[in-house]
Formats: sequence, structure tokens, C-alpha cells
Amino acid sequence: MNVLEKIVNSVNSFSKSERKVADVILANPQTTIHSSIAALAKMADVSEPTVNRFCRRLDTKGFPDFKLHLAQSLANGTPYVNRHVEEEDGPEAYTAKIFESTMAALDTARQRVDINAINRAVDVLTQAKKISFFGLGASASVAHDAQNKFFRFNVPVVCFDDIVMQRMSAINSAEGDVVVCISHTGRTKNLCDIAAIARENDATVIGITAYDSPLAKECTLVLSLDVPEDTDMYMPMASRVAQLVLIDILATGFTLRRGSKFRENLKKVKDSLRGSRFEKKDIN
Amino acid sequence: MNVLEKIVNSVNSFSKSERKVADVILANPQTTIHSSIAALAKMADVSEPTVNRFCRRLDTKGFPDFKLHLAQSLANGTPYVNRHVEEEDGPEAYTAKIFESTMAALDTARQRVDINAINRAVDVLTQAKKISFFGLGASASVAHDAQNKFFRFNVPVVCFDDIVMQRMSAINSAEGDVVVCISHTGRTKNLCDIAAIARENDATVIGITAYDSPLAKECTLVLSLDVPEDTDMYMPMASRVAQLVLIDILATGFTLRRGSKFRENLKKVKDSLRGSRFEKKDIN
DNA sequence: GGATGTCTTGTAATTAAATTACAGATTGCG
DNA sequence: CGCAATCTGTAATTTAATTACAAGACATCC
Repeated sequence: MNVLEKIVNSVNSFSKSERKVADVILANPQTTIHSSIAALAKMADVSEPTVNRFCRRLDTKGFPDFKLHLAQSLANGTPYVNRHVEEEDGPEAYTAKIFESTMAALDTARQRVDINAINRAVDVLTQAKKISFFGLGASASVAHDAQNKFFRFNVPVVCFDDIVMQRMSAINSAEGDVVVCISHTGRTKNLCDIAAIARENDATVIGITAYDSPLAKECTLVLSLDVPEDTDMYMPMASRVAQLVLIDILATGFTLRRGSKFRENLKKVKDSLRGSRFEKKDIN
Repeated sequence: MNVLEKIVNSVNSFSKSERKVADVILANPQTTIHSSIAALAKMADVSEPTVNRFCRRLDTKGFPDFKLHLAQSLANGTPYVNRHVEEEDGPEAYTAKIFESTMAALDTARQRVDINAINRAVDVLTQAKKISFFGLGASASVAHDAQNKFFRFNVPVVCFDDIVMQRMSAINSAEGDVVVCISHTGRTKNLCDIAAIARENDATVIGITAYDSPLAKECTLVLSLDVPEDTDMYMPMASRVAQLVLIDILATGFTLRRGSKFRENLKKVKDSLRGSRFEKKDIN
């Protein structure tokens, strides 16, 4: 609950002087946050400790902390919370909710992600002789995206969404090869097999999947994104976005590790696309 | 302008020590507002006056005033700012930056997206006889993802990332068919052709692309996502995430339009996957 | 290449602010 | 009316923030 509401709600439990303080604050909250305790005490015609006690009563650590809370209340933000889409939602509602819950998911992913694991993954990827991205179902498109990114780096990279091809590819892998297996749940049997086969053939296996999953057990290195998913929709949504961002991070780490000279190379790749596009001047 | 953005914008005009302060604050803004100037100075490994000078440089009266502004910024709903990855960034830094700039991109996308257009797109999609998703390059994986989602709805859906197949598919389209063309820039020649061909054959063409682009001109309906992209990296990152979220929104709108009975169908699809997976009980 | 001036940064002193401890006042109740 | 409990204010203490100043880094110009 925000502090302003809290003041209004508990106005009855205040003593006479505390109420004076409450009145002044409610009358000019904007002034309050820029006042010292002395100034506010004077405005409310009470003593400074009274103001301080008032702040404590509202579960804040003291006057400065109270001002902080008040400032936030005034800015009145409801940062991203996970909001579920409901049956009767209109377009505005579900659009906003999906954006917000995706952002909330990214926020938790950011907090939980293991930087060390990322760093090690980047290590492994930069030294790879060949990189393979495997995913099935919804994760297949993430694998495709990863291929598209790493392809630009001019390293041998493959991507299969076909179990048979994945299997063949895994069997042919060798030391120095890196296989990235992507699965939100980590419980897709076929993919676990692929990971096992790849490891038997001395490839390094990176899993973008859940900790403690069967797939994770088969991997050399696990990148986990504990993202809450709105299971009501029966579709992987936020989890897959988080996976993509993780791919972006790995790709970025890769380019940074390779140094600035390498970045020029990327520019060349991008420029090479120009021929297939309409120039920007054409349209303006 | 909010203080957080201000910090990011003026990062170049900072001195070495001030920059250290900026980094610490951007890395943990929540902690900052509950810290004393001494604690923050220690975290940034600078002296207390340096922190104070930093605050002054940002047009605040001093440290306490700065904390107030910061608190308001954090509450204001846009805690995430677009931060560019730089050469010397370590894993923590670039990971945080990519997460944050992606969230910032989603935030601007949310604000700029045209709800009416979304609603009409959902209309069109629910009535489609057949849905086709076409994309090239980085957008191909978005098209794949869309296919995966809409496939669950038990509607005829195809997806091609091959120009020839796209062309054939477009030529064979008819009234009642919906073609979704995905391109961040909207300037890929081949895709413009596809859109034109599909329209000539009476299909409805939805473009997930930039306004005023050649592709947009060929479309019946344009869904635009004006997302700022970190062009230094020469890779589509945030734009593609925004596209995916848009796909999620369309898919969600689709299911809601179809009603609750239809949702049960989705559950069935999901349950059907169970056979290919390890049960959750197996691992706990 | 060295000297000079400017800009940055830190140490120590000062000032301002907030908090605590305590004592006086007020109110309610027997 | 008197006692107890609660409330409120004064003064002392502590804590935090700011200022003043000096040392160091850096660039520039001779």
C-alpha cells in the first residue's frame, strides 16, 4: 500500500498532534518531500520528535525514509507486475498485460541469471570449432534465431529442428564442438538424448533450460532462466522471450570477447544486406 | 526527464570518478535510495564529496534531494533505460544492459503500439481460412514462432523462410487467406514483392513492420513497433523481441475471441505433448 | 621535455539534520 | 481529586551531509 493511502486510512489512530502533521502532509505533499523535519514541524505547529514519531508509526525508518516513500507515492508507479490475462479482457487490457508480464519476466530473469555461467558459456562458444543449436517446438524458433546471430560471426554454426538431423549431427560431433540445447522445461526426451549423445562424443553441451531438469543433468553447462509462465494460456510466451534475450547476451559477449576489429566484420555483414533492400532515401 | 535517463544521457560528460558513481547507481538504484552518502561512496570506491558533486551535476540540491528524485524515477514506471553496450563491459555489465534495454524497448513499444490495429488484426486472423507467416533473415525465426503458436489453434497455418516457397504460397493465396509479413525495416525487396503478390490474389496482408516503409505500403494492415535499436551491435535484438511479444498478443487476442471452450482445446494440445516428455515426478 | 594552469579528487573541518533520552503536560478513569 | 497512562516538547546526542582547502592528475603551451 502506498504511504499516502496509509496516512488516510490510519487517520483515526493518530493522536492530536500526529493528526496535525498528517493534515499538513496531505495538504502539500510536494512541499513536504523538499522540507526538513524542522520546517515540517513548524508548519504543523508541533515539535520535531512528533514528526519523527509520526513517520515511525507509518512503518518507515524515520523522517528521511518517510520522504522517500512519500516521493514514490507521488510518482505513483505500479512497476511491472505479473498480470494474468482474463476472459473478459479487451484489446487494451490484454495488450498491456502481456507487455507488462513479459517485462516482469525479464526483470526476474535478470535478477536470477548466473553471470558466471554466462561468462563460461561465452568462453566455450568463442573457442568452439563448431556451434550447433537444437530446439524442438517453441524452442526451435529460438534456436533459429541463435543461428542467425552466430552465423554473422563467421563461425561454423548449424541449427536443426528435426530430431533425426539433430541426432546425426550430435553423433558426428567431436571435441571442441559446442552443442546448445534449448528447452524451457528441460523434459523433452528427444532433446535429452541428443545432449547425451553429444557429450558421449566429447562435445561441450550448453543447456538453456531449467535447473534440476533431466536435460540439465546431461549438460556440461546449464544456463537457467527461472521465469514464471502464465500457464493459463497454454503457450510458452515469456520464457521464450527470456531465452532470446539470453541468446542476445551470449552473442554480445562473443563479439566483445573477439574485440573491436571483429566488430567491423559485423558491419560488413550488415552492409552486405544492403543490396537486397530498398534504400532509405527512396521512401522519404 | 527522469533522473535515471539523465544519468545515462550525460554519462559522457562525467569524470572518471563520477562515472563510477553512475555505474553503481544504475546497477542498484533500489539500494541507492536506502543508502547514506557514505555507503554509496564506499560502493563506488570514491570519496563522499565526489558523490555529492555528482548529485549537483544532475541539477539536484544535494544527495538527499537526489535520492528523492531517484525514488520518483524508480516509481515512475520506466526504471529501464536504453543503455548501450561498450567495448570494456564485463559480463555483469553487458548482461544487465541487454536486459534493461530490451525492457526499455518493450516499454516504448507498449506505449506506441496501435491498439485498434491489433484489434483489427485479431479480427482478420480469427476469420482467416488460412494464415501464412513470412519473414527473412532474423525475422524468419519470428515467423516460425508465430507458426508454432497459431498451429495450436487448429487453423491452417504455414510458414516459409524460403523466397521461392513464399512466392508460390503467395500466388496460391485467395480471398479469406491472411498473409503476415514480418520485417523490422520493411525494406527487404523480396518480402515487399510477396506482399504485393498476395494482395493481388485477394489475400489480406498484415505487415509487422515500420510505418512508411515500402513493405507497409503493400499491406492491408500495418502493425508498427517503433523500437529503438542499439545499432552499434549490428544485430536486430530488441526489435525482434518486440515482434515476438506482438505475436503473443495476437495469439492471445485470438484465443480470447474464440471463447473459453476453445481454451480447453489448447489444453488438449499441451497435454498431447506429455508423451514426449519426462514426468515432473521423475525428477523430484 | 619541462613548466604552468586547469580540472579532479580526496581529507579534514564544519554545519545541518535527525534521533534519542528525558521531563513536563495532558487526558482519562477510578 | 488523584493516579496512571499516554502524549508532547526541550535539550543533548548522534549521524549524515556539506564545505573549504590542498594534493594530485592531466593537458597545454612554450
